[in-house]
Amino acid sequence: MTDASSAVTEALPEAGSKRRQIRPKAERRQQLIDATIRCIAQHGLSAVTMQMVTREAGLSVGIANLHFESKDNLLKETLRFVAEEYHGGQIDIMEGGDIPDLGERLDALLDFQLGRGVTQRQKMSVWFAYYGEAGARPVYQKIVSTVDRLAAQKLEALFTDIIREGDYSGVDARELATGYSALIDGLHLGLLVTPRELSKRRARAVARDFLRRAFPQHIH
Amino acid sequence: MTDASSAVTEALPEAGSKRRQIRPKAERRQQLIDATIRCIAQHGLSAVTMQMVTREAGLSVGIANLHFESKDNLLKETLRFVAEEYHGGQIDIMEGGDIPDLGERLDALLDFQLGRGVTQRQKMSVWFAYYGEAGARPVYQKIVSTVDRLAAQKLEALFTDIIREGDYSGVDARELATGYSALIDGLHLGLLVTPRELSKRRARAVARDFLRRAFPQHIH
DNA sequence: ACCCAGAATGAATGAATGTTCATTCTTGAT
DNA sequence: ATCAAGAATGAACATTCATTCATTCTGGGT
Repeated sequence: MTDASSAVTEALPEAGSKRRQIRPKAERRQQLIDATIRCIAQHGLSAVTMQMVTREAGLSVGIANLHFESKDNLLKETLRFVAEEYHGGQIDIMEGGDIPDLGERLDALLDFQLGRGVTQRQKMSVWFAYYGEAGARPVYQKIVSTVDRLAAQKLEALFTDIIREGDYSGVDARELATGYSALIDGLHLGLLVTPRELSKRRARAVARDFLRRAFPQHIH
Repeated sequence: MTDASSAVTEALPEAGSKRRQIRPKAERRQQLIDATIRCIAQHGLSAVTMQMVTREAGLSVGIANLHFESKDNLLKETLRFVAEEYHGGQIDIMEGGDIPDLGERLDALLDFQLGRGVTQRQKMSVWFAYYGEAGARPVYQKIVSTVDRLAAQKLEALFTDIIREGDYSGVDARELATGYSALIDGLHLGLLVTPRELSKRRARAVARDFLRRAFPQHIH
């Protein structure tokens, strides 16, 4: 939803100030999660250390184990945050009380999925760093599965509505939703790994093309 | 192309035998790379240690630094192997002297990309483990980019031929190739992270659907 | 002005890991 | 049978990292 780093008034640490600040638990947690995201994006999940994260956050090492009980837990909570932020944003759009027109709602979804907020290297790096470990870590799999399933259901529902409205025949909402989700994931991957070959502009064109082919009356 | 583990006669280590074996350099390298793949799949890239890999290979710790100069290098070479294996297989099919019929060639490609060989958890885990680190490690990005670009060109060429043969209009080969590649990547991701939600059967149906919508005369 | 609950610190600790290298062993050539 | 080249070993070393906890500090309540 809202950008994580804007949640706190504090802003950048005032250069000279070494004065110890006491802040509520929730705020410190978020501060550490934000720092973790930046560290993962810059150094890779396997190179992240507690010292690195706490220094990035401008705090001492001990504090990480005070608010999260362990490094493992900090990483887990960071994944949960990123996953919920992404899927939450999608779901808000798809439920879409704001946007009555279904075609426009589709457009808004695409804008969100391939727009500035989500396709920052930071966010995508974190996303795929965890995917990479998911094969070996059931905890990660579970976190992602949970939010994923909900988003998939909403997308299928939206597609179902569109199919009914457009009277499209020979189209299966579920299958199409699976394909569209996979396509978006694949495009994110391309943007992350081969940004030279795939521009954001082209990624959007590709996704839009997929939707146009499926729902010609709704996307022009 | 051929499965990596079948390259060597040696087979599984004879249970009791502790006798030291001397083998040519190339063979030991492959043995270590295979072990690395298994370790990454089972424990995740960030948990892999040299001791773990060498034990998995049935060898001593020192040997890894004898044949690869460092852990970093072993991981790099492992990525290169997996990347070339996957893209090499694709390219062989797409160049396709074997299969003159373009529709059948497309089918063969899809079979390869979503067939038993590639969609093993082992291979997919490794694949995405590296993608996850790619954001922070230019070396990985370069390895993947290189093989990726070649495969993308071949795919675009194949699509161009199909478009010409089928006289399809309003279709851009390049854009379609980007979309198809992204779709396949996304499906692999789904198979890895949410195998409960996405079966191999359904993944194939989704990919086939994409192709059918684009080239109705070639895929039925 | 004083106090104290608990937030924050960071030096210390112990466990784990990558790398080295002196030594042992194997093999093919002589 | 002998030997040298070099493949293989694994104990030892230095480093790095997560975690702990005795201590310090802060700010709201009285």
